[in-house]
Amino acid sequence: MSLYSAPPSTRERIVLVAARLIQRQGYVGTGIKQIAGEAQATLGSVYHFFPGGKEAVAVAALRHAGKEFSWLLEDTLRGEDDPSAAVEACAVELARGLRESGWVDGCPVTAAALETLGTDSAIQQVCAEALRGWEKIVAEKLRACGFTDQDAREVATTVIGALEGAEVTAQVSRSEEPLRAAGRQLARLIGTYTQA
Amino acid sequence: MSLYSAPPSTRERIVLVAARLIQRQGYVGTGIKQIAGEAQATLGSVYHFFPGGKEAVAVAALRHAGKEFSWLLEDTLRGEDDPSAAVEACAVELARGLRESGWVDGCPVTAAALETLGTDSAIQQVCAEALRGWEKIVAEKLRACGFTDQDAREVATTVIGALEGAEVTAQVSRSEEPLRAAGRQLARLIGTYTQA
DNA sequence: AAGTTACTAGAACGAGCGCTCTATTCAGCG
DNA sequence: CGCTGAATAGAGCGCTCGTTCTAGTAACTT
Repeated sequence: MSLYSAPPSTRERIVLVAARLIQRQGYVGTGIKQIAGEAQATLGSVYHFFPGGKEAVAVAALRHAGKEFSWLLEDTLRGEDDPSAAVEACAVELARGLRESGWVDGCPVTAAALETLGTDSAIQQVCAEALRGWEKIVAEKLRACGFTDQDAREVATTVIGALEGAEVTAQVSRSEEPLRAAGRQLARLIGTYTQA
Repeated sequence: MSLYSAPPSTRERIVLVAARLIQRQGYVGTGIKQIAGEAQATLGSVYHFFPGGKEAVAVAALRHAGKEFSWLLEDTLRGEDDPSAAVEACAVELARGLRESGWVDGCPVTAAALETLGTDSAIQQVCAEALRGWEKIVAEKLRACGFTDQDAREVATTVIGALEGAEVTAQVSRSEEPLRAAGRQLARLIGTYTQA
């Protein structure tokens, strides 16, 4: 996280690798041994740093991924004054990242969240927290642009949901178009508030 | 499928159970033995009807689930003349189903699609087909309401994506609100086309 | 009635899972 | 130097996975 980044510690490597693998393969589809292998750590090290086992690793990984996405969101929203343009920029940014990863690196928490829905595991909670945080960031931006509290909240919920869904659609169809379309339409929707 | 429904055959039971389990637990998280058990079939029967193994079962199940959702979509859209009201009714309908299932029965293909993204398995293809089919249904409705071809397509893509994402958000937060909000905002968005 | 096909039934296999356990290495410190 | 605790290393446990295989049963054909 520091600009003058030291070589990541074993613990950090485990978290980073776990985040990427869960993002791509889901929670169930990712094995502890695979995480250890790709992080150049051994099984012993993983259980040393995360006595809680696989679930504890996943919680740390998802928390990290959630924060990372928050930063991306904040940076992109800060880059544009007009809220319509800002939200559309987010969609474009997501589309870029998706294409560059070969349509593999989508939303970091969706896959894990869906797999653990029935259970009331800690993973569920972390995913819910991440989603709430992202909504809050968008709502904050809208409020700063003159939206009422209620409008900001409802539109922010819609924006996060739409981006989430458009990203999945984009991944499945291997095309930027769903995200581009969502960006344009969300911009149009937000425009109906600012120009009214 | 018939109104005078005969007791479902073994093959039908396998497909129905597999569809529900994959919807709730994902592809990786659902075992062939679990499917056989809950469908009151034996392993031998499963492999008799689906020599292709687990993937073949999943393909059949996802195809069925995709069609079932298509019917729900068509019925709900047919129930309202105004396109805004029609799309909002879809969101309400999804919210109802979600709540009634204890926030467990979400989109039938999202989970499986996300898990198999890297691989170019047949499952991917079925999910992509389902999504395209749903978009087509929404686009058809919009075109029937006077939308141009291009507008209809772009808005339909956005609608399906937004509903998809809102459903995931609703599941994670165990609340109808994300879907309700998405429904209201999508209606507002569509209104900007019909009243222009 | 005999033969053939469609279906049911479940034991068994190798592989991989999450996790535990013991052994070893290594840095810091009195 | 010897002690100590953190970190590394990986063999092995019990279990479940998807799949295969061999039998047994039911139903239709001729």
